[in-house]
Amino acid sequence: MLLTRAPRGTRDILPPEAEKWRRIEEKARELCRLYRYGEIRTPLFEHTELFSRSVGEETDIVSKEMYTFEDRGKRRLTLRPESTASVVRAYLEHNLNAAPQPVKLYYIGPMFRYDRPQAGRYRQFHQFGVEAFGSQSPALDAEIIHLADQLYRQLGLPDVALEVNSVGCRRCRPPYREKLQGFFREKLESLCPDCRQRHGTNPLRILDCKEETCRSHFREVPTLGDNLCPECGSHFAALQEGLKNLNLPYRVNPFLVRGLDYYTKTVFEFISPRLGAQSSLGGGGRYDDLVEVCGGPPTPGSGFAVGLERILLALEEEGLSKEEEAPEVYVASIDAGALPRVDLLLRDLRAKKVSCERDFLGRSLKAQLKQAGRSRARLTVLLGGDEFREGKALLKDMATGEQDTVSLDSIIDAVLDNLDREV
RNA sequence: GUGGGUGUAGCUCAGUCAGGUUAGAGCGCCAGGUUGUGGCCCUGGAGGCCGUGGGUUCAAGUCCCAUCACUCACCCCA
Repeated sequence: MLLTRAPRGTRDILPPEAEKWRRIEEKARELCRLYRYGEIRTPLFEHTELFSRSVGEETDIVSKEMYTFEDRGKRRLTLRPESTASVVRAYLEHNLNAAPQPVKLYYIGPMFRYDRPQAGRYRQFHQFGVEAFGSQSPALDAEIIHLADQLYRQLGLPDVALEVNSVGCRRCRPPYREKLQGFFREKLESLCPDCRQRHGTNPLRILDCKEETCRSHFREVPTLGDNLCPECGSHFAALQEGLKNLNLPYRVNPFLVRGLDYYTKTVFEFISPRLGAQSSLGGGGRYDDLVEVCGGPPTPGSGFAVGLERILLALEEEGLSKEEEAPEVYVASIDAGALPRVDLLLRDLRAKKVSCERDFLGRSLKAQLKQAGRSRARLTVLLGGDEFREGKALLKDMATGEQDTVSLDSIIDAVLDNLDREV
């Protein structure tokens, strides 16, 4: 057991990096305020069955990636691998179906999946997501996509690409599924081992395969788009109208099939060219049957989630630097006699919302100045010596090196003045 | 779950192929370069069971085996 190492697939986020996280989270929150999504905070673990039922028994997430445990009361619990299921549960638990619809919610927080870690993939990772319940309108899907698009753009990732598709509903998908199985039945020999497996369990996934042998059939394969029922067809058409209306560039990817079972009609994904193998920055779609599956009244829903680690990764490729925030003022002592006054000055500066720092290691004046310079403080106040006995202090501008003598009575005002703050 | 790459100082890495005295560099950190002043420069210092365990050998950072971790990819996803 390595006590000095975080568990596999997890990591610490230290101050300079946490700064970048805050920026992303604040942007997400700001957008949610503008688009009128309210924050919801749900537990990090839920009853195991909530996920297996909603995400789908056959999915990779449920079949091999969940952190499941039994608590002391013999309950089967699972650390959430995604958040849509939890939000649906909360929507029902608190009777939000009685509130004016649609109910629009967002969340930010950690998720857990037992995967082999690799670039942009962790066992504890973080998602920002939104969910909207109670409307079937394709305009709502378009709004969600627009919100996501704005997040990327405003964070400085203009080259993300949007792909959309429709996976139909419980009326048109089963017949299509059979049609697809029929199409591949006589070609089983030429499919990769994985796809031969998929043919039985989840034939739609074959469309996701990257093997050339499998892809070679894709030119003639019947697509979802050609097999949607009239309702799903017009819904998909309306979504595309909505995206055009909002001037959102997109590409219809007839092979876009998402890994969670609950999606109906709209599915979409944002791809970044700068991400390596895990090129998906975020995605989502509509889930009109999910609330019912979880034991509620028939209620349509639509949502989106994005991985914060993925955004960070993409921004890093962008070459965005992370800089630790500098203090505004460093207070140095010329001799130990001034130390009590140093602490009072720090207290008073902080009361005026000025960030300031002092030495705690008994450093020499020279070393204190060195620290001040290294921390990139804008100003340094020096207390001690003859000036201190005369009720004065030295105020030094670290950029120019210029230094004034200021009376201790007016030192706060002088600092504020030099920082261009209101006195 | 499968495959490849990598583990030497806080960080980035030499040294491993041809085993052989006290294991190195740059950056970072700490101190000093005479009165009470940072950045540049100079000098000095601290800091390493060479990932861990076993084996081969007179001798292992170096060769062999195992194991753990990190990393990239597959699967899948965020």
